[in-house]
Amino acid sequence: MITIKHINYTLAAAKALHFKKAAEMCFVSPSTLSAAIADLEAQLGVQVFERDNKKVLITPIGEKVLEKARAIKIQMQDFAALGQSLEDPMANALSLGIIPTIGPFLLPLVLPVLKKKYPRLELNITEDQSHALIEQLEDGDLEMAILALPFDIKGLSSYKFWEEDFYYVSHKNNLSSDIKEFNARNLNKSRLLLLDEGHCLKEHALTACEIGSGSKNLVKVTNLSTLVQLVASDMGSTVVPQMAVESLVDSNSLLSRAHLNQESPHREIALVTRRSYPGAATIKHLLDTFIEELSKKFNRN
Amino acid sequence: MITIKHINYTLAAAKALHFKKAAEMCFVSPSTLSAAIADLEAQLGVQVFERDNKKVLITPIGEKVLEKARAIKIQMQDFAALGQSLEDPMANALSLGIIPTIGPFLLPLVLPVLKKKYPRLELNITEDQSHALIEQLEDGDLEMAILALPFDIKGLSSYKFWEEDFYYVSHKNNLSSDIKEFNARNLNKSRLLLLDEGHCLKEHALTACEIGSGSKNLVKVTNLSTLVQLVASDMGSTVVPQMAVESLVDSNSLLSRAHLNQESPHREIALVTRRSYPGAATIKHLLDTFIEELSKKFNRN
DNA sequence: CCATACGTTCGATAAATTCGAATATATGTA
DNA sequence: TACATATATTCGAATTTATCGAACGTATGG
Repeated sequence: MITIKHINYTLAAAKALHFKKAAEMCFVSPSTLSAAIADLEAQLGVQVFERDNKKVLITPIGEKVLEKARAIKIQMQDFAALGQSLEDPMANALSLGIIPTIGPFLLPLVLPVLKKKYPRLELNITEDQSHALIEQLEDGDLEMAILALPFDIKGLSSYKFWEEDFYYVSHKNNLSSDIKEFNARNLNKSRLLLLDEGHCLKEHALTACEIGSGSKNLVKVTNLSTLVQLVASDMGSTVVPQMAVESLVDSNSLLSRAHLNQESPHREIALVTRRSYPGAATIKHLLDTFIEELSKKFNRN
Repeated sequence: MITIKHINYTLAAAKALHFKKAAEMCFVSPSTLSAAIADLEAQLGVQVFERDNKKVLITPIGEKVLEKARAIKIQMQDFAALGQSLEDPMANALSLGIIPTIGPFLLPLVLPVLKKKYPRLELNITEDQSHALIEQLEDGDLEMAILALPFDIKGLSSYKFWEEDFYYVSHKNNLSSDIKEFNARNLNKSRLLLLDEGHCLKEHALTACEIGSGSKNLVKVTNLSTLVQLVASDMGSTVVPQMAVESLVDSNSLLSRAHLNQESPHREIALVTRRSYPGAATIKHLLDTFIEELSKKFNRN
């Protein structure tokens, strides 16, 4: 088998036209270099150097061999340097999944910042439900996903970076804007509108409202924005996470909302990866950015 | 120092996505392959594979590393072949791929001649579908392939050496032997039997018969000979290239055939190689032999 | 004809590679 | 939960390979 060593020794000899000096350049003995070149010539079946005890010449065929050998040496050097050029953890393609009840609120906040901070980061975003994203993570189709916990994330790693409360949202006729705090016990559970099956927000909302899981939905909606429109039409009330309040509720004068005053926050947002995912530095950069932008927006520290 | 061994083992692992199988492909133990890959990753400073005991995935950075590694492997293989091509181009091992709709008809014609003209040529023949052969060419597992065009041959070089028309073949009860010419418009498209998916002849036949691509097959057959047997059983009719007519159709008294009189030939046969393949002289010798034998057989000049 | 310089050969030594057994860990199953 | 299975990895021993220095052969120049 021809190795890089063969190529390096041969190129050194071609440069020096002197085996002894070439051997010194390669930090090996003349016999080692001589043997390697003889071996290469045997494997190629052609004579690269025409040599006797006094002179070293390159044969016409040898010129062609050396030409290709030089190309390979360059390629190998580039290859060895490739790692360093790829070293920057934020200068690569990165596939990121996100659930629909986070995406429309978190992405507008962080994408412009990420783009500015890491211009060579090539984000590839997939929006889907938690279970689908987890499956894609396990299959290697995604590298990361942003999910809301609690959720069964199998053997995956999670990095929680935010937590938030829920807000009760209703038509202004049903909920005075003076009411800032709202207790789950007071809501009309029969008219609670929730997302369709499969959206983890449905389960989280049910928990927040102290309702058992598995209750039937009044409507079949997959989009939080659509759900809020239904509330604005006074078809019922709903529960939205804090990050959605501003864009979905406060911008609509028909709606009122009140903080659901449970004792603990009711949704944790986490970056999820495979346990074996190697990009620890990438994870840290992303988490830092997420936390910074969310804190700015929601005035927390 | 990064060696060819590192590159070969890594590429095998990337192909198998399974270290144990990759190790078998390389004829080494899993521990050897694992250590070599770990060493390469250490030297590059990047992780090429994301792996645990159950799955092996290629990281985004790894894709870039592998891309370059593939290029180097090809260059090294071409380098190893360089010397031989510079001496006697027809006195060496040569791996040649060929598709199943050409092999059984072209090889009996040319192999005896090649063996006589170039006794030191050691042909290594692989029969597979076009896309598989192209992949093997790109991987350096093959040096040449004989394919039927048109076909997407990526960045490979092609040397067209023959072109031929198609013949419509049916049971003699359905097609008078007086009919020498046949127009695609007259054939019963619903009873047209074609090869299974993946065989380029299926697509070429559909084009010759002026039928859109993607139509469903009536049968699932991968062998042209089998297909013709079905036609002899009057299960339908089919289309065969000229070089297959004699051995498959004319030898069977149950069958009739007529020339499909389209304005242009419908299958071009070409020798395909990597662009960097150094054996120009070898290519010329082979092409000359192919053309000479085909011309003799089919009385053309 | 001798002295010098150089590439090559060869056997002993040093270095590396490779393997197999053991280990650790994730996955699937009873 | 415990167990069986599959797989990558670790580690020490055995083997293979590479390397060196000394001896050799040979051409050149004085």
